[in-house]
Amino acid sequence: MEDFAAASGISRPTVSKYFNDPESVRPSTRQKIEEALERFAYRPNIYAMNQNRRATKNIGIVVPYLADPFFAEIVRVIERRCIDAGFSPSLFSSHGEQQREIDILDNLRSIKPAGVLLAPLGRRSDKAAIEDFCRAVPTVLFDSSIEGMGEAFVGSDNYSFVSQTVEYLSRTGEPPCFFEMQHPANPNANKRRDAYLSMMQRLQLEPHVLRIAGEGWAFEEIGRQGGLKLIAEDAFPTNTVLCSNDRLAIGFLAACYEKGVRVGRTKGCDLRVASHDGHPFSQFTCPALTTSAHDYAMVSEHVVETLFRLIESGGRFEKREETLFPARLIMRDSA
Amino acid sequence: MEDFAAASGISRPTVSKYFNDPESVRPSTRQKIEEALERFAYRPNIYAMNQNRRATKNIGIVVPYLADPFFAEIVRVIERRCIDAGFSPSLFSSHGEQQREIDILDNLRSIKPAGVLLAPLGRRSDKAAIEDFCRAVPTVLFDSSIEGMGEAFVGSDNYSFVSQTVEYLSRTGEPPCFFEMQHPANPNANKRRDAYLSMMQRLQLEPHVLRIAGEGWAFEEIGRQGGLKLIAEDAFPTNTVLCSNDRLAIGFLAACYEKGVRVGRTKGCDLRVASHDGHPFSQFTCPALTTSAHDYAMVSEHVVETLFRLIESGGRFEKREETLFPARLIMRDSA
DNA sequence: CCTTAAAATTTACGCGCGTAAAAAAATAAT
DNA sequence: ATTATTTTTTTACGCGCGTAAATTTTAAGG
Repeated sequence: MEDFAAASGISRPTVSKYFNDPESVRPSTRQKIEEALERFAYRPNIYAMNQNRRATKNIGIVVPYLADPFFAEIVRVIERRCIDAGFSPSLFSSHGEQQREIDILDNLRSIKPAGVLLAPLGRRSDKAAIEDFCRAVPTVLFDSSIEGMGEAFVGSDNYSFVSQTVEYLSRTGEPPCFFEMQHPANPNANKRRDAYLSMMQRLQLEPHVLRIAGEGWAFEEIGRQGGLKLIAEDAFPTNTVLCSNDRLAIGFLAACYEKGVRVGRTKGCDLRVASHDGHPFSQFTCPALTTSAHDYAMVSEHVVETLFRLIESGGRFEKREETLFPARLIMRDSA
Repeated sequence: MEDFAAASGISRPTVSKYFNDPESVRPSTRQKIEEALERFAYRPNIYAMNQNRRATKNIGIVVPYLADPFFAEIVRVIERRCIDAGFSPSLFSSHGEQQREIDILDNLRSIKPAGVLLAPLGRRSDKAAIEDFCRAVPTVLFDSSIEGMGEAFVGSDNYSFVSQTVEYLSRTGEPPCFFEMQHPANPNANKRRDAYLSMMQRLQLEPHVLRIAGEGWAFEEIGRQGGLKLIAEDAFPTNTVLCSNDRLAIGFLAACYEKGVRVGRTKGCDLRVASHDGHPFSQFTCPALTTSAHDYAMVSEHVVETLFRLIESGGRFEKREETLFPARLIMRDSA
């Protein structure tokens, strides 16, 4: 910057000021800098910039598993909004591992982020580490909430997801049984099962939960294996299966197809299958998946809006905010 | 670090040395530091660390589109290997936009990465900007190559992909027609079409290329729309369709299912469909997709191996390396 | 016990920038 | 032209750490 300032005939502090806000210098000065900029292609070092700043423009985004299209999609939208607002988002995936999540949060501290958007692992998170982090850095949680942590939580209302699918399915055919993993990685899974149970009770229907083995993040394969097993055992109490999430459902549908189980809501079909999430691929399954979808746009919009508001408020809210968005039922051919 | 060093009764430079390599200090010293570490939970600032280092441990990973499960998966593996090797990977997605790619490369310079793994946008990349970057930072390209740029390229051999599928399909049934987007974002698409044409010529078969409209990264939807159109027009010269990539195929299969076109290689089927990439979801389509798959493990292994070797060689190879891995044909039910 | 080599410490400087305070220069208002 | 105001420059320091050189301490070997 020293050299560049000399080359443009302006003092370094003024150049520094220019990079913080080009409008804060006199037009003639600005012009001189921008001319030099074209000749020398100098760029300030963003990490050195942030080293000594009161408020950086860094935003950390942390998700549990980036190879999941659900997170990939929501991150894509969030990242774009941050960039448009003049922030520099940094993206991290915990890869489903506790230690990795801890390391990421540790590293995030050193880039002094203005704020962090964190989708925690959930059950596997080190609660103490996250609590510690949230105290030090303005943080908005999303996707899955951890009781009392972060200044705000933005997510989808699991009850809304399940109530819509259960209501719809039981109104238009046999009541659904609930298909889920035995050890779900994500707390949302538990909320969905509970919602299913309470919803069935309200409708005075008998609940059936089909729990399949499997751990980790290979949900499709777990759903497929579970589906094959259930089909082999003919273990369906009703002809309607409600999957905890779309990735399980994708695997389950594959199993049905393999075994010749016809899925759909038309005559001649053996099974209706529905699910939750509005996964980007759910419209390309065979048949297209009836699902209760996240409002991606609203959630991501509100996540960043909340974070920006948090940053402007100096990093603290008086009271922890919790915003849940209702799901939207997308009726397709599978149920 | 000053305070922490004082608290642990060790000098700051020695503490600094410890963090660079815990084994480089005397065991008794190491123990003292680690005891203090537990009491104070101090972490060095990684960006300040890298500020003044000869060689940082940063690695930049840049992909064109992270919401594509193909990239998400390969990045997942690459990231893990980098971490295991003691590096700090930073992940960036160009979102399919030229300006974003340029900005990312600009920012990457300031973290002084030891090396960068870059999957360029391809056709949309600003060649000059990338060339400039590669001259300044040790870079290994992957996925799609740009003539002469970077110290090395690691990818899959598109000819190998297509020759295997074409050979297999024409040996076991009617010769394939080739299904692709009119304006592919990725240069691999062009290579695949060329490979198809040359392969058909070699086999003395008449080639047919079905080109569908569409631009951008929503390949599934493009494939679906294209499929619906082709089905409506009954525009298939043969009963065998070879898609340029799996995401197109996923959309195409959805269209077939919607329209009651039976896909598979058994009697009673209308169409055989095969494709290329070995997309993580290709085994969950209905029917499961026959595809010529990237050797993900080999490619990602070799990408990082090449980069590590490049870093050890001081950032330059005598001669640009180019490694192409052959594809592996995965025969499933769709063809 | 002394010698030697290894490890640790002290001292000092630099990375690339932000920022505050005071002085100087340029512009605007009278 | 003079004064008031804004902008820029100068000067100086700090961020959190790496690193080199010289010095001192420690452990190992005879």
